[in-house]
Amino acid sequence: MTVRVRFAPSPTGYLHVGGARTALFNWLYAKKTGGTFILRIEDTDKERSTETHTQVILDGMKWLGITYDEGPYYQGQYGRRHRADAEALLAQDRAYRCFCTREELDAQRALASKTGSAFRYDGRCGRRTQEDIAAQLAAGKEFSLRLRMPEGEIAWDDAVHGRISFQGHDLDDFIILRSDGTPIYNLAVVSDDIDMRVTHVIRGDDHISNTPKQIAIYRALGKPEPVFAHVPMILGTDGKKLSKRHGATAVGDYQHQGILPLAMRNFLALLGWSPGGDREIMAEEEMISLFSLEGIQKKAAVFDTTKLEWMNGQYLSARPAAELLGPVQLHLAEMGVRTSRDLIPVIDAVKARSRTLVDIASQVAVRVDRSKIVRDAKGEALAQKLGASFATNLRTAQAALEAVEWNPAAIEAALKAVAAQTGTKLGDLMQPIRVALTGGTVSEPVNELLAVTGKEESLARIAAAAGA
RNA sequence: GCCGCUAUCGUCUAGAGGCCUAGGACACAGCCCUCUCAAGGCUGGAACACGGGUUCGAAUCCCGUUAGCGGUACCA
Repeated sequence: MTVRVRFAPSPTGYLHVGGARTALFNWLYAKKTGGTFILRIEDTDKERSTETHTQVILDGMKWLGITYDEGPYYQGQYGRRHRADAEALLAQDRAYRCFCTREELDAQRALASKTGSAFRYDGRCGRRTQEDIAAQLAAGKEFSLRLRMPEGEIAWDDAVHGRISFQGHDLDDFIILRSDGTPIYNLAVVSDDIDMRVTHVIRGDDHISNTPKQIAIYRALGKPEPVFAHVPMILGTDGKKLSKRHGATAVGDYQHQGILPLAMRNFLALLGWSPGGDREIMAEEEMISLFSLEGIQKKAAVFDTTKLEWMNGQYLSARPAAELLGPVQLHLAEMGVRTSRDLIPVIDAVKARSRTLVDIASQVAVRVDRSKIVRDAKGEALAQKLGASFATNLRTAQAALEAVEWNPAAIEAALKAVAAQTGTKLGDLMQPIRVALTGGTVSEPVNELLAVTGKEESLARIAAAAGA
């Protein structure tokens, strides 16, 4: 049997990191098993679903490199099949017409909460006689369809949790088809998963309590159930479900913050899954070959942005500058930096000490655009501390640099020589140059900084700082 | 309330009865390297929620308690 999995987001919001990870696990499993990964947009909630959100989800998946083999299917287009399935259930008396109005239901619910007991629909409409039903119909009363929930145990062997068991009598006869003929989520999902021949349902933990209901539908329909794998939730740093107030939760936010898709994907894979042992930074092929449902954690995981940024820094250092050029240019454009210079060497000089593309862009900006130099607190403090020697040392350096061949090795030799000759501490010579060129006290080695900035520009910046 | 799920350093996790005086990573502290900052190397502090069993032996199995989370809609 070939594996068929699906990711089924509803386009009622952005692509959340939790959703992205669910998609990733499905994708990984499909790749691992040579199966098919289906994308299905669950847009049955017409009120809240938008095309914009659909597009954002598609873009997010594309950015992360999570490709699908089938779809996107739009659930809203299968209303006829959903209804047919519900009516088949009605015909076999596995479902029945419920004539209760919302008001009646609300009243029952209110009563239940007053007495402190759990509300479960009491199944009163399931006990109506044929005559009664005919009379209701003749009176033109609206009805929804409810599934007859069987008594007894409903259990399954969850691929991540092991055996999970519910009792039929704890569940009620839930609605599968609204009075307007549209399906309720649990019916639509089962109907679609059967139709699309889905073999493994890999989804969030929050669906565990839907699963027995869905299994009841599979059984009523006489269809075999797929394998279920419920992956744990992703939490914020306070241990609560990840939400807006924790800051960035949409994958688009991280793209904007300068996170690399490969780093994001690697990080997400490790949230709730472990290949065992000490593997952390993994190439795609490795991730796929190591992936297994059994390796998925049962416990919810906290989303730790700091570690994401560390990992991003690792990826930034490892990727060739040419690959970073495009995204860096995007960020530069946002910062209003335009330059005709070849940025590859600049990016190379700077990427090792960056954690995000935004970091790289701002460092590049200072190196190519003099107007971006703003002396920061530490740069200012250094100038204060050195007093007159700040300018003196700069002039010394400038003089030594005038005649030097402009490459890192020659520059370094010249600077070290002049420091030795004049008895200046190397740091007292180098740091003012750094401040002159970047405004701050942090950068790549000064010789490389000078090389990458260019002779003419470097000397101009030094002169300006020495004169100031 | 009821139903379900979960429980190893602050965080992500390794661990599938003896290999564990519990390993790695992020973060933190210190040292080394060094023109600064990263990176890298070394070192350090830091966890098996609690209580009962089972067993010669339990982080690992069972039961209970506690806590957290999820669900409890004619939402998905």
